[in-house]
Amino acid sequence: MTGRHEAHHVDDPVGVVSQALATLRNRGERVTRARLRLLHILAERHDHLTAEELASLLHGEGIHRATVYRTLELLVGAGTVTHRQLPGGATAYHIATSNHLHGHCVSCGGVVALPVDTLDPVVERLRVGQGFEVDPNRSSLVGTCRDCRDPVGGGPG
Amino acid sequence: MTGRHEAHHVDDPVGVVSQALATLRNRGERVTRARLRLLHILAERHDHLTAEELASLLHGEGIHRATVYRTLELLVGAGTVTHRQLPGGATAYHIATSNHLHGHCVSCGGVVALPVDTLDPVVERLRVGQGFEVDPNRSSLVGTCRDCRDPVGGGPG
DNA sequence: TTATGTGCAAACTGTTTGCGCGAAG
DNA sequence: CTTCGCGCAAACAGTTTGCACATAA
Repeated sequence: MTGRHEAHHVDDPVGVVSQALATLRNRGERVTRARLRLLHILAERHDHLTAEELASLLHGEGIHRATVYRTLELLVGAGTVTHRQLPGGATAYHIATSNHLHGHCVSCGGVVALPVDTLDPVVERLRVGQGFEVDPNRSSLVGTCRDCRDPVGGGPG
Repeated sequence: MTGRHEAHHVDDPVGVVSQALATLRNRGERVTRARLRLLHILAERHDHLTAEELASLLHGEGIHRATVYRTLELLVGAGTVTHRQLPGGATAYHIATSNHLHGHCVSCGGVVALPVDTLDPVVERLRVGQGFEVDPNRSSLVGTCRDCRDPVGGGPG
């Protein structure tokens, strides 16, 4: 087994992008090179990419920082992309496909995917107990990831 | 039941501050007016206050922005204060007393206190299943609070 | 063609830093 | 007295915005 970080399996990049494009069309938005590229990158790399990371990736393709920010905002508004604040002040974005929960490692700063159903019992409990309706998709659990807890990598064998 | 938003009961502001001061002394840090004031404010107001809010509160007392940021950083380092990123990019701080979990309401933007043991089952499950050690104190659940789900406040009224 | 998106540069918010004086120890 | 913390102002990172030109529809 590959074990470690196999986490993010992308459901279907092409389908995801098409879906997103349909949404844009639906909202009367134009399909431009910048939007296409951004969507492709986000659909293929399931990690959390910061706006600045995306900007510098796209800079080489002649797409301007400001455009990246504006497009990201647009995509978030369209619901095809989600965002969250990273410790440090930057904003990270990822495609709004496959529901999963995120874990932020305080040690390495990384983001790991956690099973989306992890919070299910909590969701119910908080809804009935506190009247608070949790949205796992937007929530983050903060802690220490496996690699940082066990740097050597494998314990038994 | 008094119900609604009694949430944050402060454990003991004076004790909390004394404790924090002891920690500072212990670390060879000096006790200054800025640190004292910051600690007092954070101990008494259990909400999340942003650095800028704290800065403007203390500005009237002749304490400079930069000092607030530096002091906050120091207190976080000493473990007497915790921080988290707010949607929008700012950082919110609160005293590191009474463990509780936070819920961010996407509707009103507020922060509500949730029972700290809410995540207990999740913590265990993630530790054994994913190797991820969750720290509820630093984690946030995002969703919709009671008041925003039920604005009128009481159904048959 | 027409309306919208983009590049550019400058404004802005939130945060950090070098420097010299003042205060805690 | 000595060392550390503070005020100040300027630097910084990340993000937003007004304007004129390019481009999708």
